[in-house]
Amino acid sequence: MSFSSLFDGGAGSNLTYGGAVSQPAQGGVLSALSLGLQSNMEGGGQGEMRRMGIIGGGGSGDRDSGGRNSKEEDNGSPSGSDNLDGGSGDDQLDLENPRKKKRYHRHTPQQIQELEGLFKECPHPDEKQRLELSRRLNLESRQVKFWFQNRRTQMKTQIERHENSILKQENDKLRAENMQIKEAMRNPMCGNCGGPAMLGEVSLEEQHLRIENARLKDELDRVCSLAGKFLGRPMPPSLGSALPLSSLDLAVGNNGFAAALGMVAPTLSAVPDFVSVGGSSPLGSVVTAPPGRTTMGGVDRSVERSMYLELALVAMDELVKMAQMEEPLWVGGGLEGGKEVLNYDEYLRAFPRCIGEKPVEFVSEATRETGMVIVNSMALVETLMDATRWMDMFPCMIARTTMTDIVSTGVAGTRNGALQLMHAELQVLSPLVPIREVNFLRFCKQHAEGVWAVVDVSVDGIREFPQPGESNMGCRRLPSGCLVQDMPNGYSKVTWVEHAEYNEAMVHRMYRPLLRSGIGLGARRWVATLQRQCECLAILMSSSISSRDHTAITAGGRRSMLKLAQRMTDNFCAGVCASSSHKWNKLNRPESIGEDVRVMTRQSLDDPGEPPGVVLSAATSVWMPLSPQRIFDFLRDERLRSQWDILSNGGPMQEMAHIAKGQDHGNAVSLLRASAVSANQSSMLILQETCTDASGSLVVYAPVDIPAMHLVMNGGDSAYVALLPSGFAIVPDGDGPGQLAAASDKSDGRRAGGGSLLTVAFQILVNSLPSAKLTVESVETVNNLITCTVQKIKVALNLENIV
DNA sequence: TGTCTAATCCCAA
DNA sequence: TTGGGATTAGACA
Repeated sequence: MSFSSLFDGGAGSNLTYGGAVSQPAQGGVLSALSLGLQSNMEGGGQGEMRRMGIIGGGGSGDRDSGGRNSKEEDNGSPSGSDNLDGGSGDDQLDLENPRKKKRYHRHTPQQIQELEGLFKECPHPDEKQRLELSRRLNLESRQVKFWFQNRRTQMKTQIERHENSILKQENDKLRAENMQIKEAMRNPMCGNCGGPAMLGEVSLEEQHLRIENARLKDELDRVCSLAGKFLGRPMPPSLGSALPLSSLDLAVGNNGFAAALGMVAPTLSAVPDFVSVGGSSPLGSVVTAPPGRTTMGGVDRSVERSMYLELALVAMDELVKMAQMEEPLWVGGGLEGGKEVLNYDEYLRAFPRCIGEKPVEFVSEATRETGMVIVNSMALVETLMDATRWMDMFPCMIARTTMTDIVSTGVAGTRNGALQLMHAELQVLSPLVPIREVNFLRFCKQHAEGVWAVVDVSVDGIREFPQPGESNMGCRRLPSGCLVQDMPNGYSKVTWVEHAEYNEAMVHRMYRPLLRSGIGLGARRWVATLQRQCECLAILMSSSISSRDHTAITAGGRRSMLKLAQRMTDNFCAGVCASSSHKWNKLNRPESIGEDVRVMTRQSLDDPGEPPGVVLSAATSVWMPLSPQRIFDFLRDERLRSQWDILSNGGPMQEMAHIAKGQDHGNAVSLLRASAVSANQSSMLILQETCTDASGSLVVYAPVDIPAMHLVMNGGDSAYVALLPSGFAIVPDGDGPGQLAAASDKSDGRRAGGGSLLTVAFQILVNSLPSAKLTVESVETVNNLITCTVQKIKVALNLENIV
């Protein structure tokens, strides 16, 4: 006898336990029976099931239940549950059974068994599956639906309970550990003799504990917030939002970091300061590192790490507040076109000067920007924490970067809590703006599920770094970085804060408003670049690449071409900014060179990506009273190229291939060909990359060999394509409405009110012998080239009268 | 008193 | 209209 035969056996066997328990006298018995069955069922096995079937069959003999069921059916009620509720149509039941009693019933073990079976395979059956099951089990379709609904809820609750207990255990463990540490700190013992430890002996261990403790603090914080989430109420201790320096319940005293940086320490703890910078500790004794211990600039390495950690925590706190607070910290935002400005009085009130006082000759630049970026928080965090990927994400902003040191790799294989020391050269694409060289800590913290923050803060005060060269402006970054929050649509909301102090005297007057406005190296540029680059990645990764190809390029060819274009643009930026990634020799300016044209040379020796010989770079920046968009559109239009480009041979150019890198047509890599062919350049094409976003635009190009390009477009290695880039960088002049006009005096030769700064740069091979000496003629040639190009552009844009 | 379970109510997509 | 979360109510340990 099978289940189906039981259930298919007509009215008598068409039973439900609802019918059975509707008998008050038997309800308890049968329910107990059903429970007993359930436990049997758990034993599993066909024999068991059959037994249950038989017992169930006995139940089916209960005429009352059978009868009642048929009555229910006769009743024609659309819902079994209505009947079970003692619906008004069932007078007999109301009379015979107290309403409370008959409402309750449980599905039969068989039914549950079957439901469980399907649930294992598919916890979310569709309408069809549910109907089929309800037919088979003789249940209302809605009963099946409710069952699955409840089962899912139950499953969720079980999982949550399980996770909760794990978190609680973890939490207890951390508390215990913390107590131990606290205890150990109260009674320092010498590891060798067991006697009371001397202060000098404790310091190493103590510093280790501090680091460990900070990590535990973070971890506990995370666990508490998670546990709180599951319990639906906050779990003490909640330390995440507390000011790190004041949350001394866990932090083991004040570690002297503040003193090291000239800050006023908020508290003095029982634990003395071991860091002695330019003086003695509060106890009056200078602790010198014992022999064999690593020291850096006189500061113990573990002390140094502890200082990094403390600084990172303070910086993180500041970043989060800077990103989230509104007025009075930030004023002037919100209105159409109005720019937010940091209220420095309020800033100084709200935050400790975590990296010390601002040098007198420095100016401040603080900007904030929020934008939606098509990337998830984890991916963005990974990119930011990886030096190479970070540079690839912001190619025109970062000239060079290295990871100097890793202080912490993060908790449990994630980037949460990762702390690293980095060096970077940040650039604005103009010879008039020196590179910003910064040594900073980068600290990553997960604040909630899908919410991350990455903060940078300068560390020049802690470790000795080589003094910046002359092509480098003094610069320090106050807590800067971003808050990333996952959005349901796959985008992230990124709030960027960029706060720097730099020596403005090193920057040409023309570029000062740009920098102060935040378009130069501020939050707007970071966010705009991030948006553009992520959009590009999304487009390249999507299968439906929107392409206006005139020629069919294979996917491999497209990749190669983009890689080549990226190398071209990177080299262009390196030439404009004289970054240290290439060894440029600055030329003492001969008389013939214009005042603002910077000329440099370098030797190209073993790089297959460049022609060998002496490479000369010339770059200049000029102001133009036109919008960046207007200039960009003009320069990237291949049909208008003959108006300024000698490579066009006097005629319009033709686009041979086009790879879109963004929604905006201005973001693309294309291949151009001069339609007017001259004898010696017949085998030449022009590779061009253009990009544009709210912070500026770029047109970079390089003549390339046709056979070499052919190879690349078929997916060949682009590393062997020799090229030297030239091009333009266009940025708004920063003097737009509402911008500071601090530097817009007459000496710039510019008028107030929304123009552009155009940088023109060429790299050309002046001699194919790397050892050759530079001649005055070649310098004059390149100077002529650059001044003529600028002049031609001005003429084409009707600006010939502008000096 | 707390847990399990079938069912209901209400809200948002 | 549907599914999910919150809630209810009866049974039971």
